[in-house]
Amino acid sequence: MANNEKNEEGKKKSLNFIEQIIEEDLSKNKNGGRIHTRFPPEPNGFLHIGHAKSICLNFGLAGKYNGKTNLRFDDTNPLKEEQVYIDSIKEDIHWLGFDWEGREYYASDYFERLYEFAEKLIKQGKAFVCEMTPDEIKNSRGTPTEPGKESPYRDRPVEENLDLFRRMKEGEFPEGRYQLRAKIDMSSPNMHLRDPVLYRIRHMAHPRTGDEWCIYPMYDMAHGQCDYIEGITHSLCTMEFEVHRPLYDWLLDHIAEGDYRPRQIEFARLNLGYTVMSKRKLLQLVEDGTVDGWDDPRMPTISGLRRRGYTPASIRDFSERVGIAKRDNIIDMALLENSLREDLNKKAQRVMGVLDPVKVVITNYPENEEEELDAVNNPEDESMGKREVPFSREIFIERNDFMEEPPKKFFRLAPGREVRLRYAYFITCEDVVKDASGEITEIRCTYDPSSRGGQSPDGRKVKGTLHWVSAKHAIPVEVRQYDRLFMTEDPDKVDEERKDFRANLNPDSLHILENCMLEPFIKDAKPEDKFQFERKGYFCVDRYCDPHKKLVFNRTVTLKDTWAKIAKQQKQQPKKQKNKQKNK
RNA sequence: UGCCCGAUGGUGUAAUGGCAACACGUCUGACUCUGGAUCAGAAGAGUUUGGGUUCGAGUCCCAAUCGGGCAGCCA
Repeated sequence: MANNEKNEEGKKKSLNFIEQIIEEDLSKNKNGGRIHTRFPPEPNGFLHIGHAKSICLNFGLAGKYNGKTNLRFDDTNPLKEEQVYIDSIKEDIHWLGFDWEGREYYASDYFERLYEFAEKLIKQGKAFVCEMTPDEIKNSRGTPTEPGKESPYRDRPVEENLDLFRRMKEGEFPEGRYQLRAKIDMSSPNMHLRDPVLYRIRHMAHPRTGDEWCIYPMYDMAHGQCDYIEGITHSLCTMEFEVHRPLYDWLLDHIAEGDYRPRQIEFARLNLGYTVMSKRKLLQLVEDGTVDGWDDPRMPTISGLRRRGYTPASIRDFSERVGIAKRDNIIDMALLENSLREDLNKKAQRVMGVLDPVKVVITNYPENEEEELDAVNNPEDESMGKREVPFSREIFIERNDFMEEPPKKFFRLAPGREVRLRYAYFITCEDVVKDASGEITEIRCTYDPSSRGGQSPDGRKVKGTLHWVSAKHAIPVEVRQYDRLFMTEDPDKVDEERKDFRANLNPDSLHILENCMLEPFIKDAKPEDKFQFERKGYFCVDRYCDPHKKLVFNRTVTLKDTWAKIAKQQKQQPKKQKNKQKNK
């Protein structure tokens, strides 16, 4: 045992670049050896899988290095921020399995301190009150290749700046009349150093501070300073903030006292194939009704994944597997699904459910008889026990589990062929009944009574095993089958033909099946309960479904389907043969 | 003809100057009362390109190319 543990430790996983920085800082006893991270969402939308990566990173690092993680809402722009988002963000983080241990902070908690910091900058001659219009500022900023021009108000005396800034705070001026700007370098090649705006006037009630303030700090003025106030040591953000880092450091160098400094480190945001990740675009889909809200099961939001049936453990595992680096990436959905299946396979209760039912009559089974058969709840976990499944003369099987003219390698039911009904009997197809349009309405079979439980005493084998539901006992439910939201791997990639990312939407991302039949075991299912429908996939009871009415299931993910792959290949085969013949 | 960041199998991540590794995906095969799971195996990159330093470079240096970011009183 001890050896094994040693070996496990010996296989130490390599560190990602942030862990390397942290361990280096630790070895130098920087900031007294403290590790303190933060997760800083702006409450202007729901969290998505990309945020999940960041949450797992920040909380994970703190866990690993015996540190702490704060939750901090970056609520400096009352124009876009709302309480509903704050509530959803907190719920999502908890659901994911992380806890900020009461350290729930808001940038708005620090408005007073931030104001003092701003005055400090003014007194040092490092900030000035500017009265250019937005257009004037824009025009004087220059371009990435040309330097900007200095504001005519740049050399306003300190006392005047202080007076004006105080009066801005007192609400003496209309929006846009004045703004506080840092005095850095209008010819800097870094646009963010060209006298960036630090404070703007906004006569607008804030969700938390109400009418107390009418000036609000900009992101750069707030973020690093909040990190500093909270004692954050490693401030992790995505790559687009890299160019802000010189400003982050500049502000702190003029504001902070002592040796302690938070350090900003950037990493690449996560991108998933066949979906979009920007909050703006997700909001658009919500607002134009493309999806059924932020938590639509097709959305890459945490609440969407939750409603779809994803587990917190699977998302955490995924976040671990995608790794941390600085390069752009588009991660294959298959990786997410792999984490999911791995988790669900171990945990999910198995159940039999027929999604597209066709009736099978077992002609030699007594008319009014029925019986209970033993079924395993989860072959991966014996402790989950067994259940009884009712069997009778008429059952449903999956329509596509039968073919009148079966192609090669089709192991399921066909005329004259014998298959196993899972946990029940061997049956042999004797006849097929069709309606006027040629659709199969009934399959007539005989069963072998000696094969009860699923094995024949003579030891003969069958190639296929089908799931089934006793017609008389079946519980009808609705099943919503989801597919990828977009048809292209990178929906953001648009051209003249597809000007908007929504042109890449998948028109068949939702397919509703109204008439699915489940075994009676399902009758006590509650919202968010998860099941494996054997041979079909993982399904969960919709979060908002009323279990006293018809149950609604969301298909979380299919099982890996080898037959689907074979069938696809066979579909392509005939073409090849035709071509060959042509060539001859 | 600005500044910053990046470039390693199909995808993602490692290799920290010394045999390019792991995961997902793909393909075989075994096993199987889920065409699932599991197990065994295989294919697949010589690290964007060109120079340089070095006994030795994916790793260090220079240049080019390509991709991304930066010109909100958004974050």
